[in-house]
Amino acid sequence: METFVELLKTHNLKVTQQRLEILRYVESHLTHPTADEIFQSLTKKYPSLSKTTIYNTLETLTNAGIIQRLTICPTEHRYDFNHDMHHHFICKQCGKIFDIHFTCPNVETIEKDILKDGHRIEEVHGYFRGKCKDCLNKEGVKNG
Amino acid sequence: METFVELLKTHNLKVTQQRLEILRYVESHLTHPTADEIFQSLTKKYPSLSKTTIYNTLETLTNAGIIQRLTICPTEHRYDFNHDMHHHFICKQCGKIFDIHFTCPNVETIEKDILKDGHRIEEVHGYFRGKCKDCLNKEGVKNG
DNA sequence: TTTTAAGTTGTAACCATTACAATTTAACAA
DNA sequence: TTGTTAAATTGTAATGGTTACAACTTAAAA
Ligand SMILES: [Mn+2]
Ligand SMILES: [Mn+2]
Ligand SMILES: [Zn+2]
Ligand SMILES: [Zn+2]
Repeated sequence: METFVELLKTHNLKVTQQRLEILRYVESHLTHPTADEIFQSLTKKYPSLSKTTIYNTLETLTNAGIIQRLTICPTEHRYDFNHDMHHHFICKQCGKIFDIHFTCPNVETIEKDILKDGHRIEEVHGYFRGKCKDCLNKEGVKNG
Repeated sequence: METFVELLKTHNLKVTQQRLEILRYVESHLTHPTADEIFQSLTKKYPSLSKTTIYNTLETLTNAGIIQRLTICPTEHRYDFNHDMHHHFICKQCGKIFDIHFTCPNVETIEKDILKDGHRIEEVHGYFRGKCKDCLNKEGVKNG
């Protein structure tokens, strides 16, 4: 049985074509896509697919912990099939998001600090903003 | 001369009553307020103040590096007079944001990693999501 | 005091997201 | 296989934070 079918069943979610397609898309596109990007791509193959379904499904998958919602862009949500703790780099110019393959060894220390305050941590997010390699290179060409 | 007057002049920004009021508000409210919260408060004393001015001013102050924009809430921007690098804890239930007084000693290590990739870092953001002390207590009362 | 570039204001538009009601369907049981 | 039903999907309308824009006002330099 397809992995995603099992994955949905494991989480007591009904298996639908729409959910499978969205899962496949998010898993195979490591660009942290937006709901609209997913929609624009899938609507070609599945013209009846509704954007509301994209939103509903992303919400459902996020709540199930299957995917991760990134709230780090100013105007839109982005989604990540990789829900392990990892950091991101966002380019202020082109908006692209890169994974930072670095596991912060201080998370535990910070978490202890926060727990001392009495709060309960459920998610850890870290990101950096700046100008990406590609944009810096393009600029370099422009400016000599 | 008032500190904020000097601050604006230092950044070659015209000194206006609106900017001073917004600066005073953000400096004295450590709650990471939204544009609307600032507007709702100031409009009482200054009924002619426009919400557009709030947005314009927050943008200007952010670009000048005087305040910090937090892009960590799903539906709105929040602003922080403290633009030093520090982490935040956001309660999923009540939405309150707490400062985490912890300077991550690994930022430099990560930055070196990112620089190796060719990107240029300009901002560092870290935050945690979960349930805050107050909400946990309220829940505790409810559930016995 | 005069000048003007910059800031402020109110209104309209934008756009990602959500609400809602009608329709369809996955999953279960007979 | 068929019938049942709760859940999912769909299209449309509404929401709400934010931005665009043009007229008006003003801080600050000459
Ligand atoms: Mn990622
Ligand atoms: Mn803060
Ligand atoms: Zn870039
Ligand atoms: Zn709370």
